[in-house]
Amino acid sequence: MADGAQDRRGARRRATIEQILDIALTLMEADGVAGVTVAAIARELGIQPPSVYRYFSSLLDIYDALFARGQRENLAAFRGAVDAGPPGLPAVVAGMEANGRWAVAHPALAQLLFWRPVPGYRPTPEAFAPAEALVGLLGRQLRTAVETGQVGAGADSDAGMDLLSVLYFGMLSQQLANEPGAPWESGRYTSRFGTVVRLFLAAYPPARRTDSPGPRPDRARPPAAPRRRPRSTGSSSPEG
Amino acid sequence: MADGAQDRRGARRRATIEQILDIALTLMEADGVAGVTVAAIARELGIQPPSVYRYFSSLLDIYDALFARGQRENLAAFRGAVDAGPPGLPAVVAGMEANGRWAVAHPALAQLLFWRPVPGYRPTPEAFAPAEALVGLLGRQLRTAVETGQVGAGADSDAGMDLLSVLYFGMLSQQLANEPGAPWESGRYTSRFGTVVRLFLAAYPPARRTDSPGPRPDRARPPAAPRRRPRSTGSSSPEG
DNA sequence: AGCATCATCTACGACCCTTAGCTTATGTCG
DNA sequence: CGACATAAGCTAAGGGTCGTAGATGATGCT
Repeated sequence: MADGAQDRRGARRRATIEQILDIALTLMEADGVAGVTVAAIARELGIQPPSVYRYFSSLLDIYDALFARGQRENLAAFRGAVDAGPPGLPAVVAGMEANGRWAVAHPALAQLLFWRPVPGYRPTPEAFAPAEALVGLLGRQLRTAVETGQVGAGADSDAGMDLLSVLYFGMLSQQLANEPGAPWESGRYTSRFGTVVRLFLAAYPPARRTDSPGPRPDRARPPAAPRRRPRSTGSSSPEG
Repeated sequence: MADGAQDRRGARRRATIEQILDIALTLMEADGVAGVTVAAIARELGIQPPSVYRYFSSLLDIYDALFARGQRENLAAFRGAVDAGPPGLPAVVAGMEANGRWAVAHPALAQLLFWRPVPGYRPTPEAFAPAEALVGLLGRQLRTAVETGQVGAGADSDAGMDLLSVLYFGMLSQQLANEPGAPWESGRYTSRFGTVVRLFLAAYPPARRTDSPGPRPDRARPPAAPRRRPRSTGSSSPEG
């Protein structure tokens, strides 16, 4: 079996698969997460719809491949940020921020990962695996943060991680639902990432001050804004 | 024009419309938010699909009617709880809890209200109106809470309400995504509603202690859980 | 009784997903 | 070089969907 030929074949095939996923992603960004169709992919690719089935066994399979790709990218962003700096609390914060930046930069894919927008689709365990690896990583860093006194005891418990996820996904969900497309820095919700971190520290205050870097665990008190003019506090706004 | 007859006609028509919405809601709970089809409604109703269009001009119109109904119910629950007790912070807390209880009891409708799961659907301003009324109500109660010293200054600002929405919708989103169907009391996330409230108070601590009822604004410190066994901290789990 | 309106139907067009089966291109091996 | 296996494309077709058009029967008013 000449590997060169096999490789050429396989490479061509893999390229087409990636191309299909790229097109599907574009459609998702344009027409909504559940707006991908086999027919539209085929049109964009210049082939007939049944030919798509040479590469994926169903439309849900395409969604699963996108899900897997998103989880991998997400994990890579998280891991990269965690490994880049000091372990413990700074790693947790850096990882979450990297994650959030990736999510707002890929809003459609993020919705596929975090919500359940596609009727009938359920991620396969393989596609879901990176998410569990990420949780494991986060847990280890949180544990380190607790052990070094950067965060109070219990922050690495199930309850602590649940609270962190509530804070983090709350911020992200509100951002994606009410201001999709806004960048991380200027997002109405993501721009208050620091407050979210401080709130977590307020729930699990470190017993003693440590001189390691990272956000100052002082009282979270955002500056009082100019008052009034309430806007949508939930629900997807009609003009979104 | 005899009103009695008109009424009988109109009543019959309204009954059919409600019936259609009830069926659509059932389908949504069963097949997912985006799983409603005109054909399925017609089947359930014992008529042919085109007949449905005598009552709604499109499938998205049906979604909009469901959205409006959900917003109305949501607002009614909130208002009822707010009006039942003392104003200010207790009203805010009671309103949010009533809201959350309604949401977990109607998970599919809640997803329609809070996320964007239906491709192509955007709520009309009329359907969205109750949400704005709710925000207005919430803002007034928060203002009262600030003025009476139950919460620190700035809690009724845009920033404060954004923070409150992050906490609240974060809790709700995680609950709906990871444990749909669980009741409010025993939900993995909703059961920590008290922590969420305490966190908000930690972000805007009252200058002085007041003797009005409501949750104690002491340090949020959930009991350290038995360690390990991390589970999905985000993303919709494959077995949901 | 006559008539307007409403509710329902059938037929149809334009999409969609997916399967079956055929044809053509590509790369391998005698 | 020629025969062959596999990959990748095609057409045809079945069973869905939403939504429109136009005809038919039922309801209730005058």
